[in-house]
Amino acid sequence: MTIRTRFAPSPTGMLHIGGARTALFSWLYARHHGGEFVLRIEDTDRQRSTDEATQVILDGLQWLGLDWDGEPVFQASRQGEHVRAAEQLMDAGHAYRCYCTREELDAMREEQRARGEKPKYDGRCRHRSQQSEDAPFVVRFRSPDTGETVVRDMVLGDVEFNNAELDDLIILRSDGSPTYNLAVVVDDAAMQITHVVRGSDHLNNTPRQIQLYQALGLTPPVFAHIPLIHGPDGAKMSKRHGAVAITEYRQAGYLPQAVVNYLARLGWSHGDDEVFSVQQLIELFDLAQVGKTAARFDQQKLDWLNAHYLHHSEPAELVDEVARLLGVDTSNGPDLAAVIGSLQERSKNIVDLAEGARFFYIAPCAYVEKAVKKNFKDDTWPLLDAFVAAAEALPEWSPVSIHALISKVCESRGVNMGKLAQPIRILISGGPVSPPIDATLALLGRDETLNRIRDGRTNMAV
RNA sequence: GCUCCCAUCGUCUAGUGGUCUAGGACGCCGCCCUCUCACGGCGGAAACAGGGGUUCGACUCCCCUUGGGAGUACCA
Repeated sequence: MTIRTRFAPSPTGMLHIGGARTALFSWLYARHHGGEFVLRIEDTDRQRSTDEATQVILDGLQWLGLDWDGEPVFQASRQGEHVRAAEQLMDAGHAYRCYCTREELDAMREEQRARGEKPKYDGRCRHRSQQSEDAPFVVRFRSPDTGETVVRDMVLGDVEFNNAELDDLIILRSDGSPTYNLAVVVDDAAMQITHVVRGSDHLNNTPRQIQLYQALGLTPPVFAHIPLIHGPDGAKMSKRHGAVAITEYRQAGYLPQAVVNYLARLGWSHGDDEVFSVQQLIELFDLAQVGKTAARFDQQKLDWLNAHYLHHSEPAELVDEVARLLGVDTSNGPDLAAVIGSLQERSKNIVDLAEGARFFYIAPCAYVEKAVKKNFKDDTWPLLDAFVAAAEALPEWSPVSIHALISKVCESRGVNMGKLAQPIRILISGGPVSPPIDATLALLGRDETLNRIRDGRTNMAV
């Protein structure tokens, strides 16, 4: 049997890191087994679903490289199937109309809570006599009162639920639209999903869904409830707790393979290994190796992995993204790939890289005050003048010759390289940080270098 | 409150009864390298939540406590 997994986000909020990991695990499992991975947008809540959220989901998955098979299925378009299933359930006596009003239900729950009971529907409409035809109603699933339902979970093992704990859930709203539990079951069955990989926040729904499968005469898929990702404070990922749309990571300069690698290691491991290519992930990933404990989101480790991938990238691969985030015209300056090559090992993300590259294309108009104070002494300008004079006469402008030149000037004056390198660095970049001075000057070019040093004298005098 | 899940360094984790004086990684501290910032190299501090069992022997199995999390909607 072909393995088929799905990712079924609801477009009511942004796709964040937790949802992305669920998608990743689901995708990896399918790809590992040579199966299929499909996408279903759960938009049955028409009020709260938005096109923007759908777009973020699609963009996010694409950016991460999680490709899906076939076209995405929009759940709302399958309402006919859902209603048919509900009717089938009613015909078989597994579902019934409930005419309770919201006020009635609220009052009931309030009483139960006051008595210290678990709030749940008491089934009062199971045998309620005929109502007038035009009274609004919902359809409820008739849940068994006795026995137990066991969820066989690939991550958690067997989890038993007492059926008495489960109340009669609504499967069709009063407007005739299906609710989540009915729609997932009908659609997962119709789409022939073999393995349902989802967050463990869905574990409590699972016994009800299993009952629905049984009542509809369907075979339940295999379930795998993966632990949730918590924010840095240990609470559930939410908008208030560091949950940002996955697409924001791109804007913040993260590489998709770093995010994928980080996410994979949150809950899954393979011995002591830390760095995995997507290919290796597909080869090695197994739901059986997924742990049961919730993980906290650790930005620093993501940063480390991102830096790792950044340092091991070919500059050419980075050019487009750096140019996009840099947002300045680079056509009249040094080759961007070469600039990236000089910068990548000292950057931890693309934003860093782009900022570090900026001065190669735009001359500084101000200098970091603290750095000036620290590096400009009485003997600094004479030293710079000596450097400029020698630089003008230098036959070849290359890292090696520049290095030799700086070193020679410093030696003749009996000072170490920092005495000259730092002032030059400040004058050409505006601050005390840049790639090695020889490489930087070579990239910038002789004319631009000397112009910036000369301009520096006037700028600083002001 | 009730139901369900979880519990190894600060964080992510290895560990599936003896090989554990518990391993790796991030972060942190120190040293080296050095023209700045980084990279890199070397070294260091740092954990089995507590209590009962089971066993010749528990980080590993069972129970309780404690702690954390999720659910408890005409959301998904």
